[in-house]
Parts: sequence; C-alpha cells; structure tokens
Amino acid sequence: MARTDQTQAAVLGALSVLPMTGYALRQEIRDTLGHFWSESFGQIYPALAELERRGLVERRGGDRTGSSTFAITAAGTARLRELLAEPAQPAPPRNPLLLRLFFGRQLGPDACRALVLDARSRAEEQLARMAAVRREPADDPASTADRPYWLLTVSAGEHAARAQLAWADEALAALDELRSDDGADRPPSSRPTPEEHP
Amino acid sequence: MARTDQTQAAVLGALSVLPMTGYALRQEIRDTLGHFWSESFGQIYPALAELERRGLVERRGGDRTGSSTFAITAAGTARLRELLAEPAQPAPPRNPLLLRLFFGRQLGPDACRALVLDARSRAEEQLARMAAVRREPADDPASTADRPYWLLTVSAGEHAARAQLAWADEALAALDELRSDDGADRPPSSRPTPEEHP
DNA sequence: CCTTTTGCTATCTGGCAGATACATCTATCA
DNA sequence: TGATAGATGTATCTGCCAGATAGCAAAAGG
Repeated sequence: MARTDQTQAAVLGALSVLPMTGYALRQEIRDTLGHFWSESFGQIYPALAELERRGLVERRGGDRTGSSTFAITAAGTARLRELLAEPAQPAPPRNPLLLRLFFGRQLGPDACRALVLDARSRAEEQLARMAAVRREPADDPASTADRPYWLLTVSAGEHAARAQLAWADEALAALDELRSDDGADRPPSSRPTPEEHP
Repeated sequence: MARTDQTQAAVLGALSVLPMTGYALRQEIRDTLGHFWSESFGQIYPALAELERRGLVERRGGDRTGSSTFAITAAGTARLRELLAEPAQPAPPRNPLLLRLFFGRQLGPDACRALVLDARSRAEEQLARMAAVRREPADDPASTADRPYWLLTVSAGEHAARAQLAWADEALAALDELRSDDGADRPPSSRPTPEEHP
C-alpha cells in the first residue's frame, strides 16, 4: 500500500464489520476511526464504484438513485487482508502548529502562547473523547473479538494526547520565560521585529 | 492559511533565515524541519516562481539555467507574518499503522506485533535525532534568537516519540495476551478467520 | 400543499507527494 | 587529457486526496 489504495483498505475494513451505504460509511469512519483516520465523499464514492467493478464489494438495494447498501464479498475480505499486510508507510509529516512555532520569532511570544493554548485544549478534548470510547460497553457480541484491537488505537490516542498536554505546559513555561526576557528590553506591547538581511 | 499556501509559508520562513537556492531549500527543510514538515520539488519550484511574480522573493544570480539564489523581500517578510498569524488548521489524520491495528483481527496478533515493533524502532530513531539536534551548538549568532523557538519543536518531537515508545510497549504486552488466548483455542500457526456476513 | 431539513449521491478544483528527466558542475581515477 | 561518477540544480507529470459544491429524494412540519 505504497501510499495508494489507502481509501480502499479503510472502506473494505469498515464494510468487514457491517454492510453500509456510502453515507453511513462516511459517518462510521468519522465517528469510529476519527481520531486516526478520515475519508471524504470525494474518495468514498469512486472507491465504492471501483470496488464493485472488481467484485470486492456487492451492491444491495436499488442500484438507481436512493439508498443502496454495500457489503463486502469473500474476494473483498481476501483483498482487505492483502492490503493490511502491506507495510505501513508513515505519511510525510506536516504539522502547521510546529511550523508556526519554529518561525515563532516572527510572531512573538504572545501569539505563540495562544497557538499552544489552542493545541492544549484540543488535546484535552481528544482525551475526553477517548475516555468516552472506553466507557462504551461491548454490547455487540460481533464486536467483542475486534475490541482488543480497537483499544490499541484508543490507547495510542491517549498516549499522544497526554504527551501533547505535557509538551504544551512545558512550552507555555518556556514562552513565559521568553516574554519576560523581552520585557527587560522593550515595552511588552511592542512586537519584536527581527532584522532583515537584504 | 486554510490548508492552502502552506508551502509558501514554509518557503518564506526558510528564506527568512537565509537566502538559498531551490535545491538548498529542499535540503534545509528536510534536515531542519524534517521531524514536523516536508516539501517536495514539485511544490518548491512553482512556489518560488509564484513568490517571485508577487515580489515577495527576489532572484539573485543567473536567471538562466544554473544556480540562482532566492532572498526574501520586505514584502515577503510581511506576508510571512500574515501567513503565520492565520489559525493552525490541523490536517485530517491519516495513520496507516493504527488503521492496520484497528482491523488487526484480520491480520492476527503476530503480524500486529511486527507492525508495532517497527513503529517502536522508528520512535527510537526519532528520539536519537532529537538528542543530536539538542547537542548542536548555537554557534551561529544570527540563529540564537530563533533557537528557543526551535527548541519548542524539538521538545514536541521528543514528547511524541516517548509517548509512542510507551504506547508500543503497552501494545506489545496486550498483543502477547491476545496470542496466548488464541493459543488455547487453536494451533498458533493458523491465522484467525473471522466469519463473514453475506 | 408547500417549505425546510436531513439523508444520500456525485462531481470539480486545486494542493500536494513522488517519480522522472535532464542539465551542470565538481572530483577522482585512468 | 579524458572519462566516469556523483553531487548539485531546475523542472514537469501523474495521480491521490480534501473540501467545496450541487443535485436529489424522503421526511417533517407547518
């Protein structure tokens, strides 16, 4: 899965749990895989069409406009295992928050503080979401076999969120330090304007 | 910066530290911003052309083939501040490792273990890279003012890597548990084949 | 009966990564 | 000198993908 067919794997995986319409697929992916995966309609519908064409997925219900449910086929399950077995290539990183902080001197400590505080509250929200998922009972007997694996991803989300919180507090302290250093030089309201090199 | 112009911000930011050629830009972004950002040539060159067209960047040296160095202009610095000030929209998550673990029952505990071990070693490498960056002396006097901000991103990388390590160890233990549970039911070499729902 | 809302399907634009191609400039050995 | 290789440097093309947009149908509600 060299950075391609990722959508197909996610769609097949979701359908391996339960047959769904394209719309429900999107809801399910957003709600259940939301903390580590996302898909857009622009990806899901072409993927479903392609999967149907290749016999990996079967369309139930009206094939004309209206709700039609898709179910995974035996060939689809085999294909899913194939896709999951391919090495997990980490996507090239792109963290807009860290980009801003890296060039933070252009913004000044106060604006950076606001950015970090924002990230901090997002991490707290994620931690709360993970706790809510943990509290959900494993009522569906079909999902009990999957649950231990799901909990692995929940745990990953928790570790990441807690790390983000710890980092944010550390960063806030460091930014306060910077701010008071600046304050010794010039009035605190003025934004630092670094020199050019033309 | 609603998920657009991200490349321009990164390019302007890099040029705000030092004038460079497109090639050096790519090297610098890979080496210095590598743990939280990436750019490809296919983005950098069009971005430079567009920035030059808008007068935010200035081409020094031969404008025909060969090395031409780009420097940020005053307007470019202003534009950089503008871009950095826009809210940091987190990109939609896409974690191929967690996708595989979520549907891990299709793979079996052993394959999942291998995936987690791989991620663990990548986290260890990142931790070592961050330690190396910290050891680098702040010899360049022009960069001393930027350094506290850079260290914020290094710290973020360290926290994330350590969290990944802790999670990996926890996950490995959980997967071992799963493996021994399975072993009670069926021979350990057979892959679990979950039921379909056709 | 009309209007709004929600469920659902689909398309289009543009950002972006990765592969590829090619040209120039060293450097090292023949 | 010449040749080969490797680093430097510029550029384009393909295809994945997110997000915006738009068109319907059925239900709800007035």
